[in-house]
Amino acid sequence: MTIRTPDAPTASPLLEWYDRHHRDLPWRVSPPMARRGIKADPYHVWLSEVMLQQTTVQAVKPYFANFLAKWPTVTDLANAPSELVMAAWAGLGYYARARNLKKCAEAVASQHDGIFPDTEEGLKALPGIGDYTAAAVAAIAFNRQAAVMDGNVERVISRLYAIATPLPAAKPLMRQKVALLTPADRPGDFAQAMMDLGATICTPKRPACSLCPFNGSCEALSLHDPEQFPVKATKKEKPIRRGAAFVAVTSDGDILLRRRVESGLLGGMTEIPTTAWTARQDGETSAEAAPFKADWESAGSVTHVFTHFELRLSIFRVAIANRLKIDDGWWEPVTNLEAQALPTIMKKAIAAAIPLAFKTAKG
DNA sequence: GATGCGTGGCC
DNA sequence: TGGCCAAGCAT
Repeated sequence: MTIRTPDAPTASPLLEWYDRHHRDLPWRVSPPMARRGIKADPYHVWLSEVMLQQTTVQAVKPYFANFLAKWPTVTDLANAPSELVMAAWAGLGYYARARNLKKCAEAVASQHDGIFPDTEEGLKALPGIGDYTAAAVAAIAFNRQAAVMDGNVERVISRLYAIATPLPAAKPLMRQKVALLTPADRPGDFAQAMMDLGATICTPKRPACSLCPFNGSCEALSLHDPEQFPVKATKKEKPIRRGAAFVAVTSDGDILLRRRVESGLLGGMTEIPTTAWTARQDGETSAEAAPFKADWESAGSVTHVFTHFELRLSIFRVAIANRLKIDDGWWEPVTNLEAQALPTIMKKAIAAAIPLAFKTAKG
């Protein structure tokens, strides 16, 4: 068996790989486009980066197109009603992103004349923009030599340097390595190349090292086990919470909806009335907690896995003749549910009680 | 530094 | 099939 000593990595082989193998993405100015003089639009870069936080490219594509069609500029987004923005974001998850997206657009429109700041520091001062997004927008939209580090880059760097310290403790060291590797020329392409490499070659399982532009300079490969990097801290067990949700429908085809409080889980989104979601399994999950007295019947249950707990929701249903006066909520035509800011768990719950409520109901 | 915060696809 | 993972941020 040959033991190779890796050479120190440099940006050049990666940029050459990117020129040949970059992905074409709706929000991306690829090297051929750049050669034709096309410049990245900071609004497009920012919007895509926020949508891509912890979210796959495939999931983002239709949302990105829909947002640009509805709101072509950051000022349009700033002037849009929040309810429409939340409804357009529904299904994409992590709804604090949508709330901060709106706040950020308003700040850019009112405090920066509709022009995004062109420095990491200026960008990071805006709502919903942290270390990663500030560096990504600065590098991709403004050609700043910023060290961009996301999950892909963490994986690539941890393997290049065989970093044995577990994440997240290893982040400062990794950031140093990225900063030293980031070129003054084409920093935006370098960042996008690192992410493309992580997404297509330096994958979590079964990386395609034979195709990698760094395969002469990767310490993890020289150790014959790239998959063991990055090392991660062990994660906690996911608890189970239970609750009940209530679908009330009138003979006119109206359903009772509510708006959730602005902060916390599914903050600001629309829901059907539910109990609190707790670890308990007793009366809290029964029809006793319904929004009004009626002959509630069971409509089965749905399970939904959130980031930090699993929810088992018992569904109850009732048909009533006329709308009741409800303090906290409103009656919405079932035919208009697609236009509501309903998170996926709520669509599942409604679909359990009204199977034809959504054309593409899941669960 | 640890925790809360969605969803869908993959093997 | 269920655990893992995806271009993280705020507190």
